Amino acid sequence: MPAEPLAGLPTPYAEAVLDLVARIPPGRVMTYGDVAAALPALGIVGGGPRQVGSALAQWGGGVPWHRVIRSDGRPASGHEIEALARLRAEATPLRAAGDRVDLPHARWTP
DNA sequence: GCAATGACTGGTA
DNA sequence: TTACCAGCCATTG
Repeated sequence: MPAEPLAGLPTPYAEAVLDLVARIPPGRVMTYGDVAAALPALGIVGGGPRQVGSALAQWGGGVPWHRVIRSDGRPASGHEIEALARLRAEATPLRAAGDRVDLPHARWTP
C-alpha cells in the first residue's frame, strides 16, 4: 500500500530524515538543525535545516513530525497548535508558558 | 540550465 | 521577550 500520499518518490535525503524522525522517542524532540546535523553520521551528506522542513512538509505524514521543532522551541509554522497538543499528550517537557518546548530538557540525540 | 521557493538559523535591534 | 534581516542549500517549475 502506498505510504506516501503525495509526490512519487522521496529524495534520499528525505528518506533519511523520515527514518531518523521515526526513531525519536515519545516525550523527546529534535530541532530541524539537530536532524540535519545527525544525518551525516548516518551516512547521508548535504542539505540543512530547510531541507529537513521540506522533507517533513511533503512526506512527514507517516512520522511523528511534531517531535521536530525549531531552534527556539516552537513547533512548525502552520501546525503549532496541533503539534503542541500532541507533545503535551506525550508528556514532553514544556516551558512554564506552555507555548514552547523546554529544549534543554526535551532535546534528544541518537 | 536558470530562477524561485521554503514546516530554518543566528545575529542584531 | 518579540521582530527584522541576511545567509543557507536541495528541490521544484
